[in-house]
Amino acid sequence: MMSKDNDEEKNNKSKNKLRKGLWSPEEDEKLMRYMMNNGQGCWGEVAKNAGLQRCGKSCRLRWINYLRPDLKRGAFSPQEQQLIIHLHSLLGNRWSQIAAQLPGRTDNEIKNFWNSTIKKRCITITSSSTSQNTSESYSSSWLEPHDHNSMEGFTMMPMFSCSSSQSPSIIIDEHLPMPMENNNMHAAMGINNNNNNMFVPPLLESATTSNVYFDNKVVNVEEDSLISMEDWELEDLMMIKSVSSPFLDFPLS
DNA sequence: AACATTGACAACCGCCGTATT
DNA sequence: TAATACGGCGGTTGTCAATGT
Repeated sequence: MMSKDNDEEKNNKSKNKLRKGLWSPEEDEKLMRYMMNNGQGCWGEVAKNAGLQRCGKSCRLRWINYLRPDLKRGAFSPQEQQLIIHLHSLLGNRWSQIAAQLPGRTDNEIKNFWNSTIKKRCITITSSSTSQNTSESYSSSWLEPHDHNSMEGFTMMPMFSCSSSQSPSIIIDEHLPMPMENNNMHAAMGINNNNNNMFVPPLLESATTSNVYFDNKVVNVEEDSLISMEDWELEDLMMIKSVSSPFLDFPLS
């Protein structure tokens, strides 16, 4: 049997308990008003001072992903989609860095878009590619427009070769190393400066190999020809973009 | 009409790096 | 130097509407 005091205590506890789940319009209003009046500060204080029963982290996420006034709304434009695909091929799952190149877009938004749309599209394309040509296997890491055989204006560009051509699905490890010739990034990214065309960097016949995930299988690639993405500066990558992505007909911010 | 499935989006969780004490 | 708090990030899960059966 619970006493009245105990009931009250329980009530208070639940009142003090931080809310979770979807934000109500009232909460949005509170956070928005507070941020407009006070600007960004310690998120723990924001939550408290705005009168929200939310943790600071939750407030931060809500502001960054939804309430921020400079957010762009609506579907990704074809240009944005191409840029996302391109940047992902360079940066992997570094969504915040990708988002930094797309004004008004959030890392969460891009991540969701990638996981729900592009990834599936890539797998579909890869699947149809492999079923048509069993001598080649494609990675999901590159799409290029202007191909008449492509799906929705995209077609796969091979980045890695693989001995297995049985299964269509590909898993890209975030630490997936890119084929490299020492630090020659242009060569590694398949950039041919003579004609701006992409080409497939060949895997060397080397004894030293490293493991790469492909269709849930481990595939060996040559370590000598690899460099960690961590060694790359974004500026370098964006410099590559200007060479390797002639299809981007808009400037990066 | 009812239920199941799918897709898109929102939000949480856990980990990590950094600053502060 | 260790402990703590905080912000940021990527992975994952939850929610809900649209669509299919």
